[in-house]
Amino acid sequence: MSKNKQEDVFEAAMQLFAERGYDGTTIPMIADKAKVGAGTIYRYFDNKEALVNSLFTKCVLQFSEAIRSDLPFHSTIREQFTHIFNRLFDFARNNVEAFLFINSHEGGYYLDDHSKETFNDFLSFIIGVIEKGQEQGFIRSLPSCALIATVYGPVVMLVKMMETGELTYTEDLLKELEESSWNAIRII
Amino acid sequence: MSKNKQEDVFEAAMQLFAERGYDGTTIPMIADKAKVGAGTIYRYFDNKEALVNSLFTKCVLQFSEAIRSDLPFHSTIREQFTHIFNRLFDFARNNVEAFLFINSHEGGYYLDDHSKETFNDFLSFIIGVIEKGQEQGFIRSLPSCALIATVYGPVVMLVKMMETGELTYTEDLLKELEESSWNAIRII
Amino acid sequence: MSKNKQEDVFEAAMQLFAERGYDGTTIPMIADKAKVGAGTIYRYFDNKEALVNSLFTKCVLQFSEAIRSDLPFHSTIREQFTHIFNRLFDFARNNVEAFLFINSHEGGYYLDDHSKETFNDFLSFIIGVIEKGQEQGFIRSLPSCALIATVYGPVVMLVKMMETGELTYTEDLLKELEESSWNAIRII
Amino acid sequence: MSKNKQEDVFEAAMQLFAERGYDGTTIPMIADKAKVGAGTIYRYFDNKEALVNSLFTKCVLQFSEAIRSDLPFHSTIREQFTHIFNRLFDFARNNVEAFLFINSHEGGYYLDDHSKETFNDFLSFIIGVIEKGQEQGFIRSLPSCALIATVYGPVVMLVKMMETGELTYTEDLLKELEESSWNAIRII
DNA sequence: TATGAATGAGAGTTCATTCAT
DNA sequence: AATGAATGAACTCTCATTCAT
Repeated sequence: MSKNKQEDVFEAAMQLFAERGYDGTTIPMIADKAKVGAGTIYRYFDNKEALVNSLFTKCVLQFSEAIRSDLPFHSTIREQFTHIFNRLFDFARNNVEAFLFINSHEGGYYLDDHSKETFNDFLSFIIGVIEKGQEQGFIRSLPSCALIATVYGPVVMLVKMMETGELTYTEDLLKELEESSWNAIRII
Repeated sequence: MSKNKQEDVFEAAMQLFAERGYDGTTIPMIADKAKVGAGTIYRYFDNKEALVNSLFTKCVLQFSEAIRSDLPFHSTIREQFTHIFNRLFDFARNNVEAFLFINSHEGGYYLDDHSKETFNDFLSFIIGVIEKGQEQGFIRSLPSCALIATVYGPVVMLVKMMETGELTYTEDLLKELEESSWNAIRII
Repeated sequence: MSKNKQEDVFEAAMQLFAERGYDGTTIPMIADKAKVGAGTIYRYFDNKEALVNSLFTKCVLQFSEAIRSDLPFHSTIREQFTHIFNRLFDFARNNVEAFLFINSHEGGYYLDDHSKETFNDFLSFIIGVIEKGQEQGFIRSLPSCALIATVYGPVVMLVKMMETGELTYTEDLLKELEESSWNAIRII
Repeated sequence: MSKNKQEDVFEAAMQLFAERGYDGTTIPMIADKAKVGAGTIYRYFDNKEALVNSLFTKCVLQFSEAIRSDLPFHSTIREQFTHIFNRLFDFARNNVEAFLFINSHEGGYYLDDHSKETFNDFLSFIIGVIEKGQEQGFIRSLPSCALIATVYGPVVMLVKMMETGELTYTEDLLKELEESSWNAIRII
């Protein structure tokens, strides 16, 4: 019984959207899970689409914040990569549903411009780091979105696998994966 | 006016499912796109769920066939990797919708046992190749599903990017990506 | 594999209508049972409604014929009653489906004027016999339709019971029932 | 604008089912007649089948209650018969739709076990009375279901006739019919 | 003549949304 | 502010009917 019903709705919606997708999730499902009346959801959100968008933006912002904070701007690219990679996993593991929700809903036809922009803002930051690395001659001269795909693509799949139990997280595994990812994008 | 209406339905359903997801796609949408009556779909499929499953299985089988055929069993692991990686991209580029459909629907709550099994059969083949590479000492000793994620995760994202126009395919790009992927999993 | 498809359709329709009612029976059900194509039914009948009406009329005519033939006009009323009562049961037992079909569809909103008329013609005959009996002072002076209900109502229920196995037919039972029915309408 | 929408739905459904049968009655028809939205029906009943069953059980229980209450257990069988016969007609005339609904839907393929049981419970009571009469030597030694058919069969038809206007109810008519029915089952 | 694939209107049902309480 | 009963548009699916073969 949380004090904040909006937060309960966000939490319930996020879990259901992550598991069943936007269209596979109904307002009654969300209301039940959040333990609020279906009508209550409409006090906080204009409609279902406003809810996903609001939730998406919120999640992306949290995600972005988690990745960007404390980035050691003056360290080497390699150290920055390690930082970001670890943050990525930290966030994904501590916020599995948010992470999966973001990735399964990014590109959805129901996302509005603000949602897309928020997501792109986040990407821009990552791209900035990558391009600095390329300028310094450490990172392969691939299009930056290709580099993002190279690093981020595996993370999405790996987190899903950890969620289903196919893969078990250990610190050693993380270290291996980080090295593997770095090898993928660095100039050898 | 194609001769095979079932094929028309498959094609329309695949495109719509890939774009809007299972629950976001309605039977009338599929019927319209396939230029058949809504009732006609039910001559070929028991219900919407049977349709996704049938389509999913068909796509996975085509995909599997495309990846597995002509694998040079007696070549080096490196050559086998190149072969599979190229086949992956060939298939994904020539069958964008099928590829995206498979990846966005794998794991869906509406998939039946047969669909899951068909998908797992395909994964088993890939895992076999990977493990052979590990035994020979060429590939990192990560869990095989982690290695799949490392190689396959980027491909999914890259193909999406090519589809949206964020990224343009060239043969050079493919070569770079293949090298990058290989670096990610090989022992350096 | 009968020679006459129309007859097959009639037979199948009668059984299904008797069991599931007009609206609970579909054309495909009838076609399947009659072992003909669904389209074939439309060679013989304009539409489903024409089929019930045609079937209803046919059944009522057969029924009527069975009851009316060989009526001993010059015997006593009592003997005429016995004759009719036995014929009623003979028909109902030899044509269970037809008998139940008639009784469950009489009054149906889909029956046209011709069907209703055919049924009323039959009733008129029975009423004629009854009124002669009343004139002769053997039968209670109730409205004739009430007398029909008194005799016919039980027969409908009894035949249903025999069909479900709740009641077993014997000649003795028939004799008892006949006497019972006669007692109900005669002047005591 | 009745207060109880469930009751409105029951009433509308009963009338329509009685007139057009289960399969001939659509949910929109019921909703229109009950002056509720089609969706509202599903707040009260899981589906159409649950609605008929619920309605059937309710009607049978009311019917049963009406017939059984105040039965003069210690009167003669003859008096008990009069009581029941009058109650039967009272109920049928005051609840024409309920009475016709029960009789036209008893035996329907859509009735569930609970509905059947409720109906059989009612029959058991009637059978009990009959058998007591037989033991006392007043009632013919016919199978009890045959006796029920003998008395009940006419009532069903008579009520239908009164509904269509073919027959007009009077107290005298009722007395005549009661005597007629008693003659049918008593030992003469 | 006979068929059954094809159709779309309309069935049963769900669900986003509203609104009286 | 919070609810959930009520709604009807839109969904999935069925079926009477047509028509090319």
